[in-house]
Amino acid sequence: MQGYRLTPQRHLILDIVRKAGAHITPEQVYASVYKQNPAISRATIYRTLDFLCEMRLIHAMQWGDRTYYEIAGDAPHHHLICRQCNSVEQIDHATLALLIETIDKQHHFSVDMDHIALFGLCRKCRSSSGATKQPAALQSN
Amino acid sequence: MQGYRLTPQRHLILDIVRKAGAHITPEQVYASVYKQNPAISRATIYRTLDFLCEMRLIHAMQWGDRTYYEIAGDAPHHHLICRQCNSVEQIDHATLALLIETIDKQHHFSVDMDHIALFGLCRKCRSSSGATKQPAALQSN
DNA sequence: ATTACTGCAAAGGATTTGCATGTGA
DNA sequence: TCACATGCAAATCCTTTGCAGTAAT
Repeated sequence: MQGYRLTPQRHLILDIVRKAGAHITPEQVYASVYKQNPAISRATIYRTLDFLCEMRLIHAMQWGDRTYYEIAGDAPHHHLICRQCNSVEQIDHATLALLIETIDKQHHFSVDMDHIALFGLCRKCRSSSGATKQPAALQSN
Repeated sequence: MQGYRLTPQRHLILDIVRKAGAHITPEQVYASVYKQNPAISRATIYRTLDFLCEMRLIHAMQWGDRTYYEIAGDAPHHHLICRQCNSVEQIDHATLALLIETIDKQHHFSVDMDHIALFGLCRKCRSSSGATKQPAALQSN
């Protein structure tokens, strides 16, 4: 083993994940890649996404049964995702830090808080909600 | 439409999920079902699991990219799952309620707290950890 | 020159679906 | 009875892999 290589494919894929405002799926990455270079295969997308995760250049997270990626390196933050309108709100680390501490004290358990997504109802949907009881999920990587 | 039917398959599957101490996957359910009645198909497992979720008799949750089920109706509780030794600890609703309230006040966002799993390191693994940087996840339904 | 990386196509595993048959209410 | 459920097999969907060819360093 000599080291990792910076190929155009990796360059392009990293760029796409970076530019994606929100979280992006492998398939969405592929669609973007395809426009610029149809020769790049899905296998490369998946392998590169894995690779970039290992390199810690991007983060992976599971929502429901899909994997989403986003560029790494931002200040630690988490998400509040509305299960009704799918809006995404950011929430700073400090707020959740309280929870971490509490659990640490009570259970001597240190929660991984790299990146968490909390599902629920946002302000708007809360008032106009028909109370559709649906999944709340939280994932991270 | 006349109403739903209580078939032996549904009976059996519900029973298996109930008796499973921890969370159980469709495949595990199938294995259990198979022992008692090899004629029951996987399709039925999946369809019944979905059905039981809609009936709110069981809960579904995603861990990583797998779906787990558990019997519903217990007092609301959540889980602390060690990513090292896979031990599962229960955590009561009250602890997380604090977080809900905080987020409610700060963001006017009501988090779904039906059932949440927090990943991290348990007491034991914390001390003896080689700090394997790995996924933290939280899921619910 | 190495040997990591890629593309292709095929394999994989989990879950879903169409359709004819079976069965609970 | 007869609409809902089931079994079977094929189909999908997302993701991974083997292998031979390609290219970064």
